[in-house]
Amino acid sequence: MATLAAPAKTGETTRERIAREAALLFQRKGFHGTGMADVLAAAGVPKGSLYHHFPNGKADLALAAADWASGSLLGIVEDAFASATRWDDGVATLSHKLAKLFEESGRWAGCPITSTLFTNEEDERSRAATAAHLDRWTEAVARHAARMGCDDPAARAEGMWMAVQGAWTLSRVRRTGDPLRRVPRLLGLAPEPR
Amino acid sequence: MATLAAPAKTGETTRERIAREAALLFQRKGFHGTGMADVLAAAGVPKGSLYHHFPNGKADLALAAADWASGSLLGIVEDAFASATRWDDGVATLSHKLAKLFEESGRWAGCPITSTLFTNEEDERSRAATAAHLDRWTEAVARHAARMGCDDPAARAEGMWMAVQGAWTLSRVRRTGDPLRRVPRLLGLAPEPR
DNA sequence: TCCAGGCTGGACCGATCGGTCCAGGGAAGG
DNA sequence: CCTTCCCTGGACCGATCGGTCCAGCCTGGA
Repeated sequence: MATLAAPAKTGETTRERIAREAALLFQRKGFHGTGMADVLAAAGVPKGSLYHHFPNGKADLALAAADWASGSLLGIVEDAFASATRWDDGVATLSHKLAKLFEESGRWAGCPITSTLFTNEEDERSRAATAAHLDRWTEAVARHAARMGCDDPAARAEGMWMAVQGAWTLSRVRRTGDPLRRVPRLLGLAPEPR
Repeated sequence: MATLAAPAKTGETTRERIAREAALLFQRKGFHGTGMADVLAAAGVPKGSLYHHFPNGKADLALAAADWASGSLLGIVEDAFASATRWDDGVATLSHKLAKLFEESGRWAGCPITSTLFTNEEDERSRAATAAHLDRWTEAVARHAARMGCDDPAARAEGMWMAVQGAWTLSRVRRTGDPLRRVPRLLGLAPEPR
């Protein structure tokens, strides 16, 4: 292969690069707000290449982008909770981490998968994918909650994500990461990691 | 005037009807996902008419639609809190009301103004409008919180909206109003209105 | 009665949308 | 060295996008 624009930079395939760039664009501008031309330009790839890797076009691309973004977020979650020994610490660490990322990325990017898949109106396929990703995150957090001896870890995890989703929305509206940092307080937890 | 398609039904002006229909469409399909043709069809109005009332086209329309939706939601909020004598009751009543509305409207419609204005990427005008609407709702709720003797009513109101926004998102993902009904529990309040 | 102007109806426009198609480049395998 | 095939590059397409323009209707005021 070997094209221009850093394809084999880290062994990253063209397909991965397209998915990643698409994910970042969808997150910023939404699904309908992002044109294929935007993705092409960001990934530095011609049309034929994109449609080779994603034969069903934009719909495929949305799912792949959501996959990428979901995995990325899952990594952040695991990072935050891995070193935590108490539930409060895990939630606080994650909240602050998300707030920081939000601010570093221009204080506009929302939840990666709701941004990507939700503007895609009543398409059941992408809605189901969204639910699956959210379940994965919830399970991951619930596992940590259980490890730390929380009662009803599933409910804890679900509640945390509800708060995070709300905070993400408010953070975008206010253009500040503060609502995300207020997640622990909303849940009645210690606001800072110990 | 007098056109077809229920213009003077309730003394409603053409402009109002367009704004309302646009609001409902934006809420369901997002800003970029809704075409002017959709709005035209829903409102039963020709192009010339729409552009007479909204000279700046879609951008104007988004702001007007958000106004309409914001006022509508504010009415729901006032309704829910008007008869409440305790904070818990107000929040529970509102949560259940929103859950019911969500389910009745096809379990898809999210927050009316974030749906409308957020897909509109980094446009500062609409972001500011979103913030203003949210402030209005927060103030209204804070007023009730103060009336009921809550400490720090502003923080209470802000927290409630954070939870509601998160619940709205989760309700859409799961296609059930349950997350909205779980808002009081998330906030550590009585889950049912007394 | 007639005039003026707000509003409607719809033809029309260029730009951009997502998507198709195929010629050819280039590495891998024989 | 030659064949094979995956992938690239980009020309091209019809549909749809948001938006413009203007003729004419209808109403309220003089």
